[in-house]
Amino acid sequence: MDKEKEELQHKARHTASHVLAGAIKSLYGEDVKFGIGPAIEDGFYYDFDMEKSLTPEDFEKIETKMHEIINQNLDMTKEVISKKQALEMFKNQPYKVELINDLPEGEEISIYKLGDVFTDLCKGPHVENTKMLRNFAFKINRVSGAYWRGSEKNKMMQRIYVYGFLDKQDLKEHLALVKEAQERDHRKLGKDLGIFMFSDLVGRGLPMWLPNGFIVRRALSDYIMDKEIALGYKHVMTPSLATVDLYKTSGHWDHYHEDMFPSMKREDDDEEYVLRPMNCPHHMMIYKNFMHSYKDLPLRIAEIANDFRFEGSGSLCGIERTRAFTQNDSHIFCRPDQIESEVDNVIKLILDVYKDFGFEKYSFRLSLRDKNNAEKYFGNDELWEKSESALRKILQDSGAEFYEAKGEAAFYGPKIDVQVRSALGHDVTLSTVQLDYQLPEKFELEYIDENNERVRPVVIHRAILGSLDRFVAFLLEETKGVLPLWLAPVQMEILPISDKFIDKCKDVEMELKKQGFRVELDERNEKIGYKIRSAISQKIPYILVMGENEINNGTVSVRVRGTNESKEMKIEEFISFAKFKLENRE
RNA sequence: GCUACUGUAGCUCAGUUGGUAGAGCAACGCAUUCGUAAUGCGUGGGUCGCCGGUUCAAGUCCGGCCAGUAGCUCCA
Repeated sequence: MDKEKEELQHKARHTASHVLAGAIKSLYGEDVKFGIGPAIEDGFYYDFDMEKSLTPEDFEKIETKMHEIINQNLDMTKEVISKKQALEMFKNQPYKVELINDLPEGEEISIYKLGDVFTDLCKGPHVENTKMLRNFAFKINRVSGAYWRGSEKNKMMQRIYVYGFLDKQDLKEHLALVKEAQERDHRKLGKDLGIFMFSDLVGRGLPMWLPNGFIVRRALSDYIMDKEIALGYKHVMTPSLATVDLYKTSGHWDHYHEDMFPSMKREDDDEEYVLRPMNCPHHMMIYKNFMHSYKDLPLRIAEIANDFRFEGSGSLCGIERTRAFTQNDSHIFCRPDQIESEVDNVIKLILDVYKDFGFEKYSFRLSLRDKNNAEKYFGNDELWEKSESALRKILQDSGAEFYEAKGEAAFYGPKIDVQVRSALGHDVTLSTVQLDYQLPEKFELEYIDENNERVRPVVIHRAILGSLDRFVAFLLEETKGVLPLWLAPVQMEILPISDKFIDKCKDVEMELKKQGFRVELDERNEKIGYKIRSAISQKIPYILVMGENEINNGTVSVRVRGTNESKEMKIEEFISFAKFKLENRE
């Protein structure tokens, strides 16, 4: 879309949000309190504070009213007024009054009048007349709660989200896109493919991995551990539990307490324990267990580790966001002069891994602290400045495109996060690299430098697959459940034409198993078309049909996933074909 | 955690104004022995999320809890 059209669309959406507010005002009366109503990526929203709870049944009525307003060809007229006038004009609108009072002194206060239907405090811009919205295509998407000014301390208002596009075709395409995204929701695919399940009795947010899911997880952890070993990482294994004192030492107890499961203590014991929310403190202790020379650094400690976080009940989402998850974690202990090359190596590893999986849509985010919220972080300004600019420089030098986000840093240091978008449109972190001068201080980590002096190392926290759980969620959505051969829970399934051939099929099954393939035999007494259909719905890479011909010829008829023709191959030929595909991670 | 909505068989869902549950698919059994996206017939399976209330009678109405969904807040 060209820039001009984009600007026009933005204006149209913004104006349409005023039309929505006007519709709500005329339908639900004068006592509605209005919040804000900006244009967003796929349309616009408006926040209302009103008695009645809006439900989808009200949408049609609201849309009809909006069309009525648009069809009146109303002018959008801008007026500049004084603060005093503004306060008088919006005296019955507490949210507007708050906004007016927060405007910096001297700033121009403008209002927009939508005919005499609705007048709003707004800095624009808008289309000049609702005539220009005649072809504007919109559809109310949903209504949900949203805190006034995004703070949970404030009242929750009702937010109406509307899809809005300049023409009908764009809206239609967008709706199709939304529908398609719902189809590849990992929760649906995970259920259909037998990857994971939840149980109320086990507890919310606690995923249980089914046999198919376990295969995927194991393949992924083998994959990443092999890469790490080749890059000089050392794997360790530490308990999912530790004393509260460990987290008091690390500072997590002060800064992260709210997100942890409550601690536990026995009557007959002095120690208080917690489930760990992260692995850093354990790895710090491993580092501390030995004396280190500058020559031994960097030391890269890695672990496939289970962590537990008490995520808000409303933020849980399948295996994208859970309360028990497995991190592909590592802590790199290095000298200050090694930071750049170590972080750079991590970024290279991330790019390498994403390439292996064919991920293309992701973005690097430089996550910085929010200086206005200093109590959320610890450590001094100087160190923060130093580490933030160090990460920025590394990103710039790497040539990767990135954006900066204030307030996204960890409490102990800035991060480089790799953000992806889930099928549902959630912006989530897949990989992360974090620079940390604080934990070495807290744990008094040391190494001996070339002058025989004790010096603090720097710690780089990093996760490549992030959490295996979230990674699988993203992988399922990206692949639509069509997992590559090396990850497919069932790589091939043998379908006998009739059960006369089952014994022969079992021999072939044994042979393929012996070769290390994950193969299954469909022994059900069904017609071949039925079994094919069933194997396709399970997204099995190779369907091997065996009947009289194949048995006589020592062959299998191979039907490759995604195609609808089959090819007869000698069994040995198929084995080397499949092995080749496996080696190439196809 | 907050606001709203939802909760019926393994899955997808139907169940009129309250009268004590139904379909398709799946599973299982029998028949069929079949050549690349659904063979036929039959069987089993549900304290309608849980607890309480109203009523002669509750899947249906009311209340509370639990869980799910969407968004907000928070975040790997």
